Amino acid sequence: MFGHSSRTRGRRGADLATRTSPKLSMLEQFAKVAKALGNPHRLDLLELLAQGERSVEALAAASGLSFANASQHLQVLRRSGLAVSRRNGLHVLYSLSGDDVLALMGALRRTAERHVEEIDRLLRGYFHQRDALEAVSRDDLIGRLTDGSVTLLDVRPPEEYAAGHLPGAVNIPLKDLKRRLSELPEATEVVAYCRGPYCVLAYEAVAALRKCGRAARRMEDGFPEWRMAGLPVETDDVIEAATTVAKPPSS
Amino acid sequence: MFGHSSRTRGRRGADLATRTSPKLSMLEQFAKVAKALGNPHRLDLLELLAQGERSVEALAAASGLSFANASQHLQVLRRSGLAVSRRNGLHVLYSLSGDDVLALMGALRRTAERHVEEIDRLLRGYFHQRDALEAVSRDDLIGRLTDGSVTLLDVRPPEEYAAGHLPGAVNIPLKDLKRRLSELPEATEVVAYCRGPYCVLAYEAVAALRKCGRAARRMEDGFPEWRMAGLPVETDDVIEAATTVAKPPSS
DNA sequence: TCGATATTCAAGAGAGTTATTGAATAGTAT
DNA sequence: ATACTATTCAATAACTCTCTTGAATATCGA
Repeated sequence: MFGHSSRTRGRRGADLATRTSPKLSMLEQFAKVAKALGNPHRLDLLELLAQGERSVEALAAASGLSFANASQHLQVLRRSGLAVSRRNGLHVLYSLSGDDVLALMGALRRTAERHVEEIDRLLRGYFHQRDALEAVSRDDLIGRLTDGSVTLLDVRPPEEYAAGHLPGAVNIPLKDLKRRLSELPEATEVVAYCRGPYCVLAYEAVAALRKCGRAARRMEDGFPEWRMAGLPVETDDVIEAATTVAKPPSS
Repeated sequence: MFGHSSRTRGRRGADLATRTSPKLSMLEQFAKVAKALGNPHRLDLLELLAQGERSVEALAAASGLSFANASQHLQVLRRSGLAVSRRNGLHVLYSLSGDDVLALMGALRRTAERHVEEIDRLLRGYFHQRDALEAVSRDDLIGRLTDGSVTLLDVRPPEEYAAGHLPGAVNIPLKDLKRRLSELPEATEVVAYCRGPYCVLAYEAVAALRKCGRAARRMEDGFPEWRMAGLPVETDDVIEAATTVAKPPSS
């Protein structure tokens, strides 16, 4: 078929595909999206974008990438259709292009979890007390919230909390946790959540709380998964990066 | 593998690298899986693998790749956990590592469909009569099958048909369709299916049938989606290492 | 207009990916 | 064993990706 005719040196990639088969052209488009996902920094940026719309500057700082580098990665995400951007004054604000991107990231995570054995090693190595840090599922949490037997703790940075958080959650960023421990009632168990299933913030918050003698567990998912499940979300007026966040009044 | 992270942290502060290090390691694993998806030939191979277990030789022939090249791509898929292989005599048989891989491919396709505008262009360009080739959904098809008002046509190659097909489907590969047209009853509508939503075989079969004055439509999905939905599947028992040379059944 | 700021662009070094070729390995049959 | 086959490995050349640097562009406020 097509491969044998192209055996004559050179001419690969888009040319080959467009010349030979409509299907390969389609697959090339799919591959472009997959390629955009195929870099850890871009996956990190996508998780940050899943918390809400943010400027290049904020994303570069949060991901630890240089400014130009973050910009280039974000452009890859935009060109692949995974993210979109809009200009707001001096800032360019990036966000995910839709909830299907979250679904795709979830599918990627599940497959990687199930098939890449090194992930198990990493989980045991880095998230060392993982067995002790048993997660609370979304459904469990909903039940526990209605009967008031838990305090819900959001350990993300304030700007991410402001862009959207679980109803009734208290926001104490990880680094302030020890100092502000008194803000959490001692009687009830604390359930902490952060950006997503493999965000370390919640793990470390739970570890820190237990060290202080508190009962604490981590929620299985992060904020984006909660929002995507159609569950209620609370929003504060945006602090940084003045954007027009159209939202229906709640609470 | 982890070479770059320790070298470049001079200016942005070491805490970022340290804080996100376990997470970046996780993301690196996820990225490895995404990278494996990020090549059109490998996506093509994955779709072939979704039809059933097959030898490197058969996969190379079906995808049009050279032998060594197909082998290398398949090894990438195996290393990323998307595919598994087992030895059977002279042949090494590859297959998908699980149904979650199909789910991942589906999520990738949906995101690409929704966000990559070039795909629309391709659909209009190559699958030119697309509006006329309106698809039958799985549920519709199930209804139509039970009341006997359709003939179900599998246009994939015989070895893929043998590895699994929809109950009651007639197998006529695309290239034999004109010659074997008489095997299809004239009275009932024909519904054709093939490897998946963007496999061209069914599109072309429907176009060919209509040219001959038959009523024909294409099923929305292919065989793998049908099987993954838990719907009944028929298998011809004889295949194991199906290659171009038909071996007589020995067991 | 100007200067200040946020982002993008351009160019280049270094690492990684791809397809090809030919050689090496692992199984099977004689 | 020996010949044979299917697959993998190794080496190579062309190409792509990533990150850095410094310059260019766009927007805002004075």
